[in-house]
Amino acid sequence: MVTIKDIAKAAQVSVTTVSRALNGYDDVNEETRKKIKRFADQLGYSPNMAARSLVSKKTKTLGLLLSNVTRASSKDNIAFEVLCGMNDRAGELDYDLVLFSTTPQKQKIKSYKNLCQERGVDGVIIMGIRLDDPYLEEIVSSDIPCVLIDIPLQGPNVGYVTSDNIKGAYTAVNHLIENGHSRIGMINGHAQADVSIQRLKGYTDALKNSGIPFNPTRVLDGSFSESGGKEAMYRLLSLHPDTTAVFCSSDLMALGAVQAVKGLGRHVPDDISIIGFDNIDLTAYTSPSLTTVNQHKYESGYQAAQLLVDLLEGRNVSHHIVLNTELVKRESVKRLPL
Amino acid sequence: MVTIKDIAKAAQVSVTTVSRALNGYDDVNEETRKKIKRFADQLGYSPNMAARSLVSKKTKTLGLLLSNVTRASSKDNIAFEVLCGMNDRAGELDYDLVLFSTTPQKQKIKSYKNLCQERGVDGVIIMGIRLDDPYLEEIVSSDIPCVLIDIPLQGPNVGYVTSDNIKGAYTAVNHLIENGHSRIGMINGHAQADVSIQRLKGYTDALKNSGIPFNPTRVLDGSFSESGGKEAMYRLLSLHPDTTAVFCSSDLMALGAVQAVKGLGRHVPDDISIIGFDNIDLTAYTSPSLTTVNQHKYESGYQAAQLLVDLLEGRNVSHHIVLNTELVKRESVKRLPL
DNA sequence: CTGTTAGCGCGTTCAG
DNA sequence: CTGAACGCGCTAACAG
Repeated sequence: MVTIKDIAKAAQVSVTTVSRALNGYDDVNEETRKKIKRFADQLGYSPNMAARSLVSKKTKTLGLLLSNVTRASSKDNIAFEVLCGMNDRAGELDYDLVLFSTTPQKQKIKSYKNLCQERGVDGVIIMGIRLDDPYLEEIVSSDIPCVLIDIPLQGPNVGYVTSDNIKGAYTAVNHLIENGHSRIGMINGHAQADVSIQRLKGYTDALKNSGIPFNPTRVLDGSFSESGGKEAMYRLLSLHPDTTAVFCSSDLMALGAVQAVKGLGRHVPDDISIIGFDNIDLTAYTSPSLTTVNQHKYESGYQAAQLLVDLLEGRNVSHHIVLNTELVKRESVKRLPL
Repeated sequence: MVTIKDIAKAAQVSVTTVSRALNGYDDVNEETRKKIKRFADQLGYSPNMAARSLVSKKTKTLGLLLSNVTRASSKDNIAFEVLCGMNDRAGELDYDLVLFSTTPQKQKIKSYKNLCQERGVDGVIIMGIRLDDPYLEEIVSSDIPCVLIDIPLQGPNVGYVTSDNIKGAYTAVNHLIENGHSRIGMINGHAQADVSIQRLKGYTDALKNSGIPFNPTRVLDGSFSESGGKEAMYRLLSLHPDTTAVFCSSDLMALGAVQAVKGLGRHVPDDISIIGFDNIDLTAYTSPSLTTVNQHKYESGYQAAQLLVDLLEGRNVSHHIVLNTELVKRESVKRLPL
């Protein structure tokens, strides 16, 4: 390994001069800088981040804490798209991303703060965490800059990126209403997800706006999974056989719901209209293809990385970013005949 | 930040003792160790990796270099599944993963070796890189331990993980032959992918084994993309209108091929049988659902992480791992009537 | 414009 | 069993 010391020796200057020359300080003769740079190249020098961060207290790395990077989450590759966005922006801003692999077991041993400190990340992006996760309170109270995805927390060092879930859900449900539906069920995720809370509000708002009474028993949780959605749909239809349309809080659950309908020998959208949320790639390929609400997954990762770096570098920006959603009309919704 | 110095002060011992106590050396009194550990916990101590790796030359981090973590690669979320496997295994082995975001532009500036040295990763996993990538030769000549995915290179510090592509392709093509097909086309990826070379061999082997002459003009490249597959299919069918079945080197290309068939007003599998490779999630949901060759994506990531750590820790293991593949029969292949 | 000195937090000799 | 001293590679005062 070649160090600045080696360069100093070769260039016949002190290590300090080398350091300053390479870091673009202006109090160094252009001649010597040239010389030093030449030697650095020649020797194949690359700075040692460990040493640098030991003194500068900065590592130029962002931690990524996602609780659901597991085998299970592959179909819904939302996390991946978000990751791509983050990775791209982080790269552009000259930061690297380190993945924290945390399991619930490990969480018990190691505190969030310890995790970050050990790895010496400058800040953290957190995704896929539940509202009741024990880490959450540590995060806000800690002084480590942090950006949350889909969890609305703010603080001097905390920001978040999310989609406009209320409006998205509202638009979706309203689309059903406009198509003549009024007995509309909802399959939500679970109580410990902010998006579930938001999307439920969009659902009730849309009903209210059209004068349709809100019946809580028409709303079931499907825990964001395909099988959960399927099961919820069975329950929903046995509880409310008059249901003509269902809004699902995720595409995966919507897919499960479609399966349930098929399992009952009925048909989407002829018998039941279904609308999802997320616009995952799958939805365009299923039959019927799924009407859904598009979320800008890549963009949210991109913005999260940007926001975190803004926080890190002390820029005065808004600590919360809300991304638009759009209704994507496909085949799973049908106008109800009068 | 609390350091061993603080603990030393609190526990009334020297930093050396603290260091040894915390690192499990046996030449320290159990009493004092207890005391030191208590103080460490109490003060919320966490070791500083930068300082530690500065002296130990180890970072307990694995670099991950993937050239296609971009917006485009989301449908085929193979990379993501592999990533999950790596992340899981790395976590179990107490290593962290850092993502190198490399763009072709950056590659020109920074050499592979520099990239790794700067980040001070102990080793690297490389995926999605082309055979003609300039980094490749640097990698083998470098002394940084490295595991490649789907590129068969070996060396004292280099290993690889791949699937049994020849057998996979052979099985697929043989399946077509067993279903009465003999005029079988192939849509391959591109010349700079080892899997393309392997899968082509599986294709020709299968033909040869059944006494079917190999016609190179029946093999076209689709560059592993959906649109590329579509285009290749159009060309293939205009070049060889007698084609009754096509083996595709990736599911994405197969999906594109299906679209091309539909675009010609024809039908899969009635008019043309199609078989893919990878078994991506999409394939189960399309209509017709796609017959394909399953690859163990998660497993390959898992094994790659394991192999790299084995390399790192000097274990004497085989430097190449070949994973099985299996034919997954679905709806896109039909027996040819006599 | 440049060099000397000090110290970041930790592991590791070598003496007690 | 424990401590003092050194150095990893680098940046940051402080002097010249």
